[in-house]
Amino acid sequence: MQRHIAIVEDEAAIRQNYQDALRHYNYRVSGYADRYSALQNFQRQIPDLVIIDVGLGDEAEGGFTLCRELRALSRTVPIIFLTARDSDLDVISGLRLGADDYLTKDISINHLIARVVALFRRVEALSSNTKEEEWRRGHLTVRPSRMEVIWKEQLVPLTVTEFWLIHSLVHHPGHVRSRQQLMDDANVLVDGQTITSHIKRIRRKFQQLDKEFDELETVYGAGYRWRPQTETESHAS
Amino acid sequence: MQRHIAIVEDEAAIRQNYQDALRHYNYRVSGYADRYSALQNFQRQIPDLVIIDVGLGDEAEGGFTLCRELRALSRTVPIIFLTARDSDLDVISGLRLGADDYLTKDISINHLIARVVALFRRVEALSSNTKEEEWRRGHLTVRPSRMEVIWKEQLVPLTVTEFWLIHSLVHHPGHVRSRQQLMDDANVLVDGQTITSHIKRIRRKFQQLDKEFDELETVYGAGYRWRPQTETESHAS
DNA sequence: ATAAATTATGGCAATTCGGTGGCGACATCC
DNA sequence: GGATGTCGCCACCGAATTGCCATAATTTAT
Repeated sequence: MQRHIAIVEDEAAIRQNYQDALRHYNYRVSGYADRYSALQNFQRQIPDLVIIDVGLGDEAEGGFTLCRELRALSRTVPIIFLTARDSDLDVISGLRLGADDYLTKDISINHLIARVVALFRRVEALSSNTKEEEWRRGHLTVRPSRMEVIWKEQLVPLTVTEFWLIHSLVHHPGHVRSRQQLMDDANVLVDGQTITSHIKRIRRKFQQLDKEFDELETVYGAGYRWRPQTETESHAS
Repeated sequence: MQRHIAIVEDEAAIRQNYQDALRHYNYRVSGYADRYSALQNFQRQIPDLVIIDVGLGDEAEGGFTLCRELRALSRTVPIIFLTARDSDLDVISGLRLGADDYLTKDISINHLIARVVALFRRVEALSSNTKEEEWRRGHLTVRPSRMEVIWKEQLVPLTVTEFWLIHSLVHHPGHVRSRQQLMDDANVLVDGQTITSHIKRIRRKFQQLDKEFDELETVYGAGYRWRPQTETESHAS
């Protein structure tokens, strides 16, 4: 199913840039230069995701207004805010407008794509969590719909954020996930150090169950990786 | 069994949008642009669910008329009303047209699907009157057709809303249900705190019968889960 | 080998989240 | 009309979680 993304951004160059990039990833994209035309179209149809530039239009913070108007139309549609300056982030998150993510414009296109993909994956994961699914990777079992992680027959007592991090790592076994990717997947907006803290706590919980635990590898300078377990286990080790 | 849903909505774009979405979830969908063609077809065959736009046609509230006409044909077919404005909701619910749900058009497609699925589940639970069906999960027995819940041989005196919440939880044993999902399943439109209140009351009622009751688990930051008895076996090493 | 960069660790404080009791609105039943 | 039951929500509190800091340890570069 093709998803529909709306971008509300008055600078034509930037808007076009984002549109092209997202279309390239097979999203259906509508661009709007001002909040009036955007809102008009939203009233007909709510997109699957709305990306809003905070510094919209002449008004100081037209993006906020649009956000409120949009929220009146749909309480659930995911919203991503774009801001020119990093310093705006505090202000924005303080407003509790119910946006799902906040990005500064200086990030790369690839970054934006990553966030969008991650956001849709979360939405998908939540909406389809009725189906019983189970991933096995060696001694590890992940049950998404139950939010359970099992290591060698034992339930690992993870918190929600920890669960999403494991989820992300195990979903790409053997691949390095950067701190940024992990934050995207877990939908947390924090600095890299905090990811380190989470990894530490996750490791501790696994090691409390199993002293030998070492599947969660650090890749110096890059991120973390769930070590692919050789499927052909030797009989005796 | 594939269910048949009819959508009566004069705006082609919206109608098409909903049709596509519902078909994607494997429902058979018929779309009608006006109440005359809809009614004509209903006389031949009653669908399993009818979704009606209130602001139908030229008449101020053509949807209501259609609803009455449809009710004359079938007193039981579930009906979902769509309204453009949130403020209409009060008016509608005051009319007591016997519709089963009222949604504003701004909700996301995923939300609509969730409501439809939940509605069919409720209908299914109650229409199995003749079957005298019941589910057993450990010490719990649910009799959907009687809206009864039995814990260790004793009837738990639940209210209707409480019953549907238990129904939702027990229907997905071991799975985490978010507050939003619980609201959809119980067909209530409230804020998350209220779900917490219901859970409290449900727990109190169970605990009045059984001090040890602890099958209704909180998943911090995510929702609630009915802990299946069989899975709490010894994983001890 | 030394310096620089990156990550690990322990701990703390702030924040978020859920539990609880209670209140008022509303409907129903007598 | 009064009694009763249900329901949504609020305010408060305690507890779980989380972000981040200072410092130690490790890895990489020079």
